[in-house]
Amino acid sequence: MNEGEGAVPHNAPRGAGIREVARQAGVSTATVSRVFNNADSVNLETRQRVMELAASLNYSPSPLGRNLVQGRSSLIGLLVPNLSFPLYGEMIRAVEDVLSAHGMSVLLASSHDDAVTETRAAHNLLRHAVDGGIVINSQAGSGLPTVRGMNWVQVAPELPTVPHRVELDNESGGRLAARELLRCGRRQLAYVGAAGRESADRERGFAAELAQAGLSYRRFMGDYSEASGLMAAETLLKQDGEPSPDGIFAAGDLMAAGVLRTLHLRGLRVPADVAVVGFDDAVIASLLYPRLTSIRQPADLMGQAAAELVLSLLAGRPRPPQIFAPTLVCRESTGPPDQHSPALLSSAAPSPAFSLLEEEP
Amino acid sequence: MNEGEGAVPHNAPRGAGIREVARQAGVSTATVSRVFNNADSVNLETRQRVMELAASLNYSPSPLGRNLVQGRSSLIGLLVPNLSFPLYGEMIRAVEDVLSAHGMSVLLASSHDDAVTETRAAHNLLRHAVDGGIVINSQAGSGLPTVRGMNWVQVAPELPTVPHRVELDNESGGRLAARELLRCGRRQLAYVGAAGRESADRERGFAAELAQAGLSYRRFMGDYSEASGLMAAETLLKQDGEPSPDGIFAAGDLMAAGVLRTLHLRGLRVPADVAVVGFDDAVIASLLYPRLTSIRQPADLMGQAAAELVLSLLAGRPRPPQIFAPTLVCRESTGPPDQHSPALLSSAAPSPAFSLLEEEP
DNA sequence: TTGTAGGCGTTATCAC
DNA sequence: GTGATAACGCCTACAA
Repeated sequence: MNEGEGAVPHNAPRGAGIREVARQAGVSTATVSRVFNNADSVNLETRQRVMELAASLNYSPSPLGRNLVQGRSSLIGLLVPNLSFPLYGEMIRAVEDVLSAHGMSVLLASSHDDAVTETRAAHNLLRHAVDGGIVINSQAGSGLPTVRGMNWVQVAPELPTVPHRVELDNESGGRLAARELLRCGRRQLAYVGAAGRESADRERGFAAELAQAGLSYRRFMGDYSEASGLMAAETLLKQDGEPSPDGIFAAGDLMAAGVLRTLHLRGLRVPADVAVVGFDDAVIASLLYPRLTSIRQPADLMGQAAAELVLSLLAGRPRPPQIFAPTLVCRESTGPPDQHSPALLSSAAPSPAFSLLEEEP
Repeated sequence: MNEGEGAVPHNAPRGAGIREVARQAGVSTATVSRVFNNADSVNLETRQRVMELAASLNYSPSPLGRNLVQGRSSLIGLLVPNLSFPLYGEMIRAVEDVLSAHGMSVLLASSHDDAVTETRAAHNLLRHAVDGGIVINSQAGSGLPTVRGMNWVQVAPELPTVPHRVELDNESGGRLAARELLRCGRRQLAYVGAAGRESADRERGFAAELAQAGLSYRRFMGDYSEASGLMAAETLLKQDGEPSPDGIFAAGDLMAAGVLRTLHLRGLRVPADVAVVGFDDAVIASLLYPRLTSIRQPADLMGQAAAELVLSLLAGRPRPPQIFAPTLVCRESTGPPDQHSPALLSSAAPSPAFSLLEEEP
């Protein structure tokens, strides 16, 4: 954090400024400025002369001076917990698309999933006089630093004190998962979740839908990692006295990947013996074997909405929080059970058979 | 691209400035400035008074004014082809880490794999007076726009006119892949590549190593997508008269995923019948089934190096291009062949058996 | 339509 | 150690 380091040589030759252009064009700096801003209010001839001269001098207005006098930077801060998490990548992409299409640029920062770092990063964004900010899954929630009416938009579940928000209806995602498993005729269900509000919401929907069908379910709490998914399936299959699950809903695709792997290793077929539903529909979902049925979180649309919301706020037009509905993306990991070999295998007797789920195209 | 939109209300009340602090503290603005910069050269007592006042007025120096007078912005532009490509995510993360640790911020832009968009994005970065820029796999190569000695660092294979560069030794990656397959006793090899310089380099290394062992190989050209990997394996297995391959090197993990899937569907076991090596070692590699052996591209180190290089340039200390060596990450998709059932199955007779590669922990 | 002049918030160069 | 003061590059009333 040794800012600057005295490293930057600020003796770099500055290019031609507005004054030089004005002088050579025989006009005032004001006129040059107008040419680049209110192009209308200036004589066509003068304007062309200025433009040509500017081009030949390779001049364009410095954003630094402009920022200073206007008090804004055309910069939007984007604060992300983890830059290498694929779902965030999709959001970042959508945010950048929308903002750059509106002449704004994205100042990127990462919180490394850490509240202290997040605060520091937020301050850093403010230092650069961002006109607004988007923060994904904030740790601080309403505690984000702010100045002179700074506009923060959050992509996160509801928090009482955060007015500007884009969120996913996690509960209805849980419902979709339950319905899909029920549709496939599964009755022995299990939920693989994790700590935190999102998983809780997903589970609530899942449970509600099952209750409506008069069913209960077993649960295992992991941490969104593949390893915890491995362990989850391991544990669920091992429980003596209980019937082995024939349908598993994992609150994240990575955990679902772990579940699938354990099932393979146990010799259970998917979906013949056990159906699996993931959550997020990240890129990996369709690469798993079998291709994973997942509840899609429309990260692109959410990023887009967040960007549009922040632009709205800048324009002084607040919008109500926007809630996105997840959708079911049906792939190979769900389907009808195999009637001839019900999922009652002992976990001690792995079968080498693995079902082929696709014929060649 | 309707810049600004007249949307931003620039009537926002500006916070207390350096003058107000100076006035209330009974000192000059110069002293206040010194307090925040050369903290040493100011009387301890005065300094404390200023600090307290600044705190109570919630004052901190405006980067805008500072930027203007110093002619730099503490911003580094980062231009990426595709923000949702996982490997780039790792690089972006590394770049942000290094730069933020040095008090610089990251201005992010995407080229959408398009040369025109890239140029526009690069200009946009220049508009914001970035002190330097990093561009990953540039389309334009040396054609990047530049002003007043702007420093661009490229993460890309060698291009004659790009002086500041971080790159991967793709050829040696190809060698590693070949060696691993040879080590596993494979003799019927195939290369699945794609258009472009990177694939060509990887293939060159692969071919060289095989030639040294007196072997030739077959090849298929895809496009880095999973679909093209599917088709590659399909094609390679179908070639009549030729022995079926027992070792496949795919120039990208996604293509390797496609290869694996086709092998599954054909009833071929991995690695018993066919060994597979991918490239990049992206996150998905270890999620595939079986877990994919891959040539690791150290995206984190490369991002870090690019960031450090741009900082060096800013400090007036150029560095020679840095070349990174890929490494072999050995997982389950390579190993000894199964002696009892050599890989000579007809592609028309898929077997339902799928080898279990892991015992439970 | 154009020019004049003041100021945005800061740092840097002098003196003292 | 501190204080005037002059930039930095630009925008924008206001006046012409």
